Amino acid sequence: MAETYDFATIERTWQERWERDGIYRALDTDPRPKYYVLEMLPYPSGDLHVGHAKNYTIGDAVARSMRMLGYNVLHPMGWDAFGLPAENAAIQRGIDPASWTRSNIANMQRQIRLMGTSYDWTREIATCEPEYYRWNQWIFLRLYEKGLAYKREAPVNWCPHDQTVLANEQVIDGRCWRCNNAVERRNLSQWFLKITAYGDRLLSDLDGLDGWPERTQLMQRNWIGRSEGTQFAFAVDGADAKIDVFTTRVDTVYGVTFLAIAPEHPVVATLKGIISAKQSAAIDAFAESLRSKSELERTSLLEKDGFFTGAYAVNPLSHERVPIWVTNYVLAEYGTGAVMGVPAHDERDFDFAKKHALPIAQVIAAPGTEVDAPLEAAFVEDGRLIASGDYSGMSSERARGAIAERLSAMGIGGKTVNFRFRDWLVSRQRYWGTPIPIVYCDACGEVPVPDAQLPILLPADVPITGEGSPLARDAAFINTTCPTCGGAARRESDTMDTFFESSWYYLRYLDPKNDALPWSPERAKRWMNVDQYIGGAEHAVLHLLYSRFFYKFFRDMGWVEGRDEPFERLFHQGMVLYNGEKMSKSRGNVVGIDETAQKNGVDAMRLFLLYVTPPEDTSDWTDEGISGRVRFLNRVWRACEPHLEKAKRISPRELPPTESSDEKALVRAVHVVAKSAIDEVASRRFHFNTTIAKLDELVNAMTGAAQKSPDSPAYLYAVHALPLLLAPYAPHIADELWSRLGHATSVHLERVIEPDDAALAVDEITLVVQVNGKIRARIAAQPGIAEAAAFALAEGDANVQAQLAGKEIRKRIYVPDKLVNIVVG
RNA sequence: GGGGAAGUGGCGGAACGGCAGACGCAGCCGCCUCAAAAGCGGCCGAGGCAACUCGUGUGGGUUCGAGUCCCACCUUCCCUACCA
Repeated sequence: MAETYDFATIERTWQERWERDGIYRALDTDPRPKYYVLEMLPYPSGDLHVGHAKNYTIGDAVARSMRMLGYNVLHPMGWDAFGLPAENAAIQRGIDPASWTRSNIANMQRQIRLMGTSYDWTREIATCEPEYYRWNQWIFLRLYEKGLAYKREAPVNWCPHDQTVLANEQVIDGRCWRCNNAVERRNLSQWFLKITAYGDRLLSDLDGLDGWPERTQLMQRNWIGRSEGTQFAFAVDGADAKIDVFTTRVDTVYGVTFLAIAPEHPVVATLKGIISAKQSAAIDAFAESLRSKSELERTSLLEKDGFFTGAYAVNPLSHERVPIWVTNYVLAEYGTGAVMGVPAHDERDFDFAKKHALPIAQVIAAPGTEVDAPLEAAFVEDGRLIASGDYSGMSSERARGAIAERLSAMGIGGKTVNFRFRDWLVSRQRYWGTPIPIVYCDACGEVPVPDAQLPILLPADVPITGEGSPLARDAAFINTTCPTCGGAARRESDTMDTFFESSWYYLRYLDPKNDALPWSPERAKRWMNVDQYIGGAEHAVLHLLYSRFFYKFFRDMGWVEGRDEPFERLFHQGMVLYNGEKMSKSRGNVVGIDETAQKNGVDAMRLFLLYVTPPEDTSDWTDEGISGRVRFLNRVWRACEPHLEKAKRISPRELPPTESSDEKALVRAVHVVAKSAIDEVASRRFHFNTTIAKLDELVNAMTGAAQKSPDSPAYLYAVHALPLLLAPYAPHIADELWSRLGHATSVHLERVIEPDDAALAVDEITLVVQVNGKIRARIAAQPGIAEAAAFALAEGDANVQAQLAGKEIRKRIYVPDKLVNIVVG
């Protein structure tokens, strides 16, 4: 009787052996072609569930498959260890963020090992360790030197709950991405990274990212939001001031009937000098009514509103005087914060003009129409210019060029490009992050910390209350001496956005112990780019955009070579539900790794996660579903275990002799799996669900054969081949069987079974016979049957003859080894 | 308002433009058993006694042939939302 499959012991044993033997180490000197597969760096939140397991299982199946295909696979793991939850634990439970984080890392590392993943742990990193964040500071200083890191006052997103500023990318529907509270606008002096300087490259290089999901490329495109237009100045009547506007429709410039500016626009201060005190006060009140509102409330005010300043601007081309309005629909941070109001040709301006009874001047006519009646709605299409001075009669397209040239000649503007995205706000008023390496000196001003003084260590034992910036209150940290003059100085108390760390960690894995540089260029040349990146679609903009920006900067600095995109191919895994519901602690429906490993075994868990849906789809964890995979592994065990001794004599590398069609089918089933496994990684489709379905078919065939001819070479061949086929998906049982088959080294160091055409060939095909596209017969035939013979066979069939009777054959379609279609009239 | 993706049995899903529903889950029947569990074998889209007919959200189109390609619509999900 077959010994039962003791997954608990087997899984533990093999995990220990893999660790001991270091079989997943990626050596820098290995001559084989490299393959860098990476899963997004996890945040060490504490406990893993099967949703996390899906991500790592996909990556691990890819890593193991590529290893068995002969690649030198780099598959590292580490921890995105700075961030708010650690501080929240400190606030709520008085735990030191560092110890909280490190104990979470220890637990998650144990759980990730428990999943049987093939990581090279010698390259592990944690971003909260000084050996890592020192290089954050170093990279920040290089950005600073290039003018790509700068501090300025700007209206920024402020989360009142987390007591910190947020990047635009971290504001989701007007709410904080972390705590979901409504975000406010505040004018604060903050550190920014000049990501907009890379706008054009970030946009155009998306074209080359063929291995990225279309959707993600599109989201980045939309987020970057490049638009070409014209920027030019309106003079303020009666004051020495001008107001720059940006427009994509400079062809409508003769239709300007007002100027709309954001309440925060700096020109407001100047205007106050030429308008009455009463109006000034009213503008302030209006601006204040907006400022006190959260971003969420403000953007949900669909009604356009505004306030006439009492001042006028002069249209540089028509010389008309137009009123200047402060409005709620012009964004201070986009373009110039001022818009030329053309109600006839812009929907928003039209709404605004209607509400405030401003004139509507039509200057574009639809081709072939005359203008008579007043517009019912804004006409936003291109057309022919009317009432536009010298430009009347021109097409919109031509006029845009001509007018831009004119403005340029006048020295007041010209063509320009605007991006929708803004510079990346990277400073945070929080404790648990990388200190920004800047010192403020009364004599020397803003002074970058010299490299030799890095790292600026994050002090321990800082009280964390949730009120204000903890570092700002820590005198021992703040007070320092100026690196330039040696006088008393203060340190920057802000820390970096944690996305800073995660924008370059994939390079640190290449050279994790380097204490002279964040990584050596030779290592980068050896391993970059990341061949396959795997992670959630929620990072489609944030992390992936920042990483692309950093990598382009690194490329410009000469620290990396080749293509200036870090991630060659990208795969987003789908999430995991439990019985159709999202897993969450509050619902109490989280399926944990530890309990699953104990109850079902991790091989079963891995198989289920890969099998239940294609990996990019949402999958539903069910107790019945996982039982199915447990059953499968038991079937594998029963099919192999009693026959291992005999199977030792049969090489899995040589096709066995076959005596019956069943035996031939069994050998074929082996090669069907082998082919599917290779196809799924070669195509980067990673639909291992189809490969595992074919494994099921193989094991079903073996179960049948075990009853009839368990001693046949074909059967024993299947027994010996099965561990090689299972290895990427169920690595423990695979190695156990492999070792019991008499092998001294791990199955994971073996090559795949190359699919063999002879083994894949079938003895007989089913020829499908269609008449006018409808199936009328299925006839068994020889593979490779000649066209004429196929039709002879088809037309000899009684059923087919009945369909053909009395009709003329018009056309014969032949699909070799598959189908004939006889078209009759 | 704008953009994108997807609709296949009771369920998850298979299917280079060529036999729709592989494989699994659930269910049903049988064998084994004193019995149950496990295991093993079989059935499992709809209608029809049958030959056969119908069937991949709806309606068109391309094609010898469409779940697959094109157009329109419906539904669902996702992203984005005054970006001048």
